[in-house]
Parts: sequence; C-alpha cells; structure tokens
Amino acid sequence: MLSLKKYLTEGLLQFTILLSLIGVRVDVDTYLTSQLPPLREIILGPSSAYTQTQFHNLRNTLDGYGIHPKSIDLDNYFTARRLLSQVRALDRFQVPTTEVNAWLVHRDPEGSVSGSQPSSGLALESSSGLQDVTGTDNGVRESETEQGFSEDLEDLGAVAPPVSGDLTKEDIDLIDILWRQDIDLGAGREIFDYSHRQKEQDVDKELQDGAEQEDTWPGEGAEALARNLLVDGETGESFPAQFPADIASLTEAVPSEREPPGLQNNLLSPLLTGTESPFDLEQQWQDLMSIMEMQAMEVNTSTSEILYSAPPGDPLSTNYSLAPNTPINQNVSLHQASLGGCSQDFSLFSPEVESLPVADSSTLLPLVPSNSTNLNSTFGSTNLAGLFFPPQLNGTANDTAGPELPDPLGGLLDEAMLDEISLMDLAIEEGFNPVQASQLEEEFDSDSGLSLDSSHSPSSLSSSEGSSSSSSSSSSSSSSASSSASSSFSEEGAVGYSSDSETLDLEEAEGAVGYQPEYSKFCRMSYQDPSQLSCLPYLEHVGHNHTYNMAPSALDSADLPPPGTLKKGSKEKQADFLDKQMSRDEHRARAMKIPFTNDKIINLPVEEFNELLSKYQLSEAQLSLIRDIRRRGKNKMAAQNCRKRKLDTILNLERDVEDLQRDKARLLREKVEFLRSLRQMKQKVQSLYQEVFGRLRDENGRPYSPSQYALQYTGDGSVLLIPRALADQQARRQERKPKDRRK
DNA sequence: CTACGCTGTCATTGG
DNA sequence: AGCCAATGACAGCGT
Repeated sequence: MLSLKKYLTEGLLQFTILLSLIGVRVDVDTYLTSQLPPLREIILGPSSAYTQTQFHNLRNTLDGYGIHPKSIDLDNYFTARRLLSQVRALDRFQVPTTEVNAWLVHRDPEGSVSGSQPSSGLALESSSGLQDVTGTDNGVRESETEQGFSEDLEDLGAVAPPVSGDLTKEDIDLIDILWRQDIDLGAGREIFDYSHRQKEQDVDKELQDGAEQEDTWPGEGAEALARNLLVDGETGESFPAQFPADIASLTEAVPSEREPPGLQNNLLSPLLTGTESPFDLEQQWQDLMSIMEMQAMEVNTSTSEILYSAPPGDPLSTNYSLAPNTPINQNVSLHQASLGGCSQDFSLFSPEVESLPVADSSTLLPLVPSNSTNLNSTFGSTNLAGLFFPPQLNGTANDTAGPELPDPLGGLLDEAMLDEISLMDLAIEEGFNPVQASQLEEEFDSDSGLSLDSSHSPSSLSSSEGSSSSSSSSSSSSSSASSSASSSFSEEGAVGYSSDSETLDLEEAEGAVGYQPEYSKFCRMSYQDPSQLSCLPYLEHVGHNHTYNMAPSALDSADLPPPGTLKKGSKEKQADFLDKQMSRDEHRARAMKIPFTNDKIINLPVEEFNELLSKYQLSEAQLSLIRDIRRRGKNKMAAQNCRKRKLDTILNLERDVEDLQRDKARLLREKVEFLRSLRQMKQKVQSLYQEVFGRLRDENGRPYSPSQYALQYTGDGSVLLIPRALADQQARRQERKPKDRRK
C-alpha cells in the first residue's frame, strides 16, 4: 500500500512538473490544504524564509545534477534526471529520444504500472523511476529516506497538526513520498546519523550513574529543552527550491544541434554559389538523426532481429545493408553505413582523398572500405579525364551511379580540406568501436545534456563541503563559548535542515548532551504526536545507526512533555528515542559528570577549550575523557568530510566522463554531417563540371574530348581548360604533397 | 546466514 | 611539541 501510494505520488509530482512547464498552474495547495506551506514552496517556489537553506539544497536538486554524496537517493536521482531531460527535450525538435516513455499520471489500483517504459537506458534508471512498485527498490528507498524525512514529516505535522483532521497518516505518507522524491537529505541526514553507540558494559553502568545524577547537570532542564524544541518545530523546515531551479534550467536555451550555416559555404567552391540551401543539410541531418534514432530505439528494445532497415531509396541503406546480430554491432554498422559511404565517395571523386588515408595506413586502413582501393585503381585514371562526361549523366551522379563518375574536383580540394577529411577519418575510425557507438546512442538519448551539466558546477558540488567545513571554521572563529553549540547547528542549517531558532534555543537548553540536532528533532517529533511514531513504522528505524538503548530512567525527568499533549505511554518511547540519540561519548560524559556539552568539547577552538577546562576542577579521568571525546568527535567529523569528499570526487569524475563521452559523440555527429555535406558538394561540383565541359567547343565547334582535356580550377575562382596530360601531372603532384608533409 | 553499505573509531601521516 | 585535518583500516550495526 505504501509503495503504491508512493508510486502514485511520484507520477503526480512528475505530472505537475510537466504541467507547470507547459503553463498550466497546478495548485496543489488546494489539494493538500493550505496548511502545508512547505509543499506549496515545493511547487511554486521558495519563500524568503527558507531562501538560504534552499540555496544550499539547490545543489541537490534535479537540475543541480548533484546528489548529496552523503545521502544519495540514487533512485530518485536518476529518475528525476531522466525525467528532467525528457522534459527538456520537449522544447526541441528533431532530437530523437531513445526511450519511449509514458508520463505516469495515474495507475490502476492493482499496482501495475500504467506507464510502460521499454527496458532502456541505464540500469539504474530503469530500476528506479516509475516502476519501482515492487522489488527491493521500495525497501531501499525507504531505508534511505526514512531517517532523514521522518523529521520533515514531523515538521509538517508540527505546522499542520493532526488536529485539523486534514492531515491523516496517509497524507503524511504522501507528503513524505513527495519529499523523498525531490529533496535531498543533505547533511541533515548526517546529523541524524550521529550514532550513539553504547554497547560497552561500563557505559551501561555509567548510564545508571548518570541517571542518578540527572538533576546535577547545569542548564539541562528538560522542560526548557522541550519548550525550545516545540518552538523549533513551529519554525518548520527549510525546503529546497528545486522546482524553481528546475524550471529555470528548463528554459535554458538549447544549443543548436547544427553547425553554423556558414560552414557549408566555406566548403563550397566559387563555382557553387549557394545552390545548396541550408534546408538540404538540415534535411540530411534529420535523416541521419532518424536513422540513428531507429537504431537507438532498436538497441533499447534489444531487438536484434531486424536491426536496421531503411527506405530502399536511401543510399546509405542500399549501399550498406546491415544485418548485425547485436545492438552494439548495429551501432558500429551505423557508422560504417554513413561514413563508409562517404569514404567511398572520396575514392570515387578525388584520388587525393583516397590517397591520404592510404598514406596513414597504419591507422586509417580500417576506415577505407575494402572496395575503395579497387575503385581507386579502377577509376582513378579516369577521374580527371572525365571519361564519362556525357551530359546525360548529369543528375545521376547520386547514389547508384556514383562509382561511374569521374572526379572533377581534383583542383577544388585544397590540402587543408584534405587534411580535415583525413582527420575526420581518424575520428571515424575511433567511432567504430562499440563503446563509441553506445556513447553515440547515449548522446542521442540524453541529447546534448548541456543544461544539465552546466548546472552542475563544481562550486555547487563543493558547497556541501564548504558548508560543513565552514561550520567547523565558524566554530573556530566564533569566540564566544556559547556559540560553539550552535556551530554544529550551523552545519546542519547550512545544508538546509535546521532553523536558527532551533539553534539558539537549544543552545541554552542543552546540557552535557551532545549532537543536539537529532536530540531536538526527536524530541519535537515525539512531542507533536507520539502516536504517529507507531503509525509510521519506518519511523521506528530512525536513528537506528549504531544506537544503543539507554536506561529509560536516565532521561525520564528531562523529557516530560507539556501535560495534555502527550499520552503517558509514549513517555518511555520518547525517552528511548532520546536515549538512542545519545552517543557513547555523551553517555560517558554524563556518567563522568562533565559539566559542559560534547559539542563544546568538540567544536570549541583550542584556546577556548582550554579556557573552559580551566574553569572547572576536573579530575584526571574527566580530563582524559574530555580529550577523548574531543578527539573522537573531531575525527568523526573528519571522517564524514573525508567520505563526502571521496564521493564528490567520484561523482565529479563520473560527470567528467559523461561530459567527455558527450563531446565525443557530438564530434562524431558533426563529422558525419560534414562528410555528408561534403559528398553533396562534390556531386554538385561534378554536375557543374560536366555541364560546363559539355558546353565547351573548340574552334571547329566540336566538343572537347574528356579524354584529352580537363577543367582545372584555380585559386581565384576561374576555370581553365587544360590538356589532360597536364591535369594528370598536377594531380599527381598534389597527391604526393600530403604524403610528404605527413612524413 | 551472508553480503553490503554506513558509520564511528583508531592509527598514522603530513601540514 | 602540540594540534589538527585527512585518510586507510577495521569493527559493529542494520538491511
């Protein structure tokens, strides 16, 4: 049931996003009552009250591409990212998507997924998203989030108490699901995870001692604590401004897939004055994209039977019928199909081009189709002479008639262009490996993905680090001893959880109990409605991390809730929760009657720490314990930071790899387009050549023989009629030049 | 029961 | 020399 609802809510939220993108305002508040400002902020944007924490959470939003390293909800992350990319793809045309996705808006009650989705994309994606109704995903996600969100849930409850009747348990569950989907837990969860181990026997004894010494703690009034916590609960939580961010990023201009139109003009010779409209290139591009899309889709659907089929008129398909057996091969064949055709054109049109790869045979040999050399030997001698120049061949140069056409372009292609082409061939060769093919597919799948990645700036990535480290530094810089306790809060708040009032209030209320955040939040949680704890089973796992039960009597006196709002039976439960929130060191500190908080012990600068120690008459055992607490506490934070950094590094590397893959795929695409346009231009030039040559007449009015004369293009755009022998000579000369230069 | 991930802790190293 | 951050290694716990 819970999973079903979660599932439903995911679809609801996604649909809401989609609607908002197309201009439909979805007033969710009317649905969930106006008592849930956080929800409204999720949908409509941040309120000023939560701006700061939202800023910190931005890095964890979908558009931020980032996921908090410490609390990754990979399912949500990948799902959200995929959905976002799909949404982005809506505003661009002719970009094929490799996934056929149905935006899940509803589902049938049986729990079967209405939105079908071919098994495609990353496994991580497919395992998440809309289909995680069954299986382990739910469990994982729940365990991932239950800790972090339980407090949010409670906060929601605090804002809109169940008294209203609108917030049933299911509503709360639903809210929780919404949160789970789009909120990164951030460091707040870390704070939640402060473990409170207490398995050692001596500690147990200390606990009992501490229970006896309960009332000796200075400034540790339970009522004050509870009061402050209540206030904290009213402040609510901060909510990430992920939706505004997403929308903003969604409106980003999508980079054009096509290269500047001037490119083809550069490639055109003076003879060709824009006869080829940009539309032609675009049309070709669309054709190419459609072909690739077909392949990509076939890859996704894993249909290996008929992997490639194209209209018979398509030169690519006709020249290169493909029947690979695996998707990977299919993609490889794709390159071969489109690029190989170009190579063939090279061999037919210009011996220079053909000779160039041969010169670099070590690397380029695989690129040259086996038949190309034959073609070269067969037709090469006729290329310049134009043996087949009869005008009736005009217009048939394309496609099938290709091999019979001579190459009139000998003088047209300069060396620079040839080099370019050879470089392209090099790139093509690279693109022939299956990995590249899959990358190409990925490229089409995720499109350019620029907006996604651009939003994932390194600064945003390191923000969590900065916040956490700044907290420690702030604790160092804050000279007042009273601010030390709030330093741990600042860390929490920086990542987007806590509120200042909580910080301030708790700081005074806390005694020798460290790790205030979780302490306070659990207090507040149980304070609101302890019955909810039992209603939401996963809440029972909150704070499970390495926590140990402490003698309930230890905090009984400290946890008295205001009368009337709490059942008597829940008191022990509260105490349990609170006790579990105490770490071993906290228990030890209590047992040893350390007169200040563990937070102070840990976070105070050295000078202040020593000063604090000097204020009290502490035994050697106490001093030793305090030093240990300080060392362990610092080390714990250090370890957390270290792990966070490690994750950040991994994520950064992952992102870099993705970027590089995208770039590579993009370059491949551009190369294909270049080659295609180049082939077209060659054909045009050839037809013009034939037309011009066919109209030439000698002094006797007879046409020139293509076997004896040839047209040569000069650099200034003029065309000369020269004897064929001379043309061949020059052609050979130009043929050698690139070779020599490369050596 | 085992594998795996998470977390805290200890030991060590380098600044 | 002392302090501290960073990090590898290890153990305990929960799933």
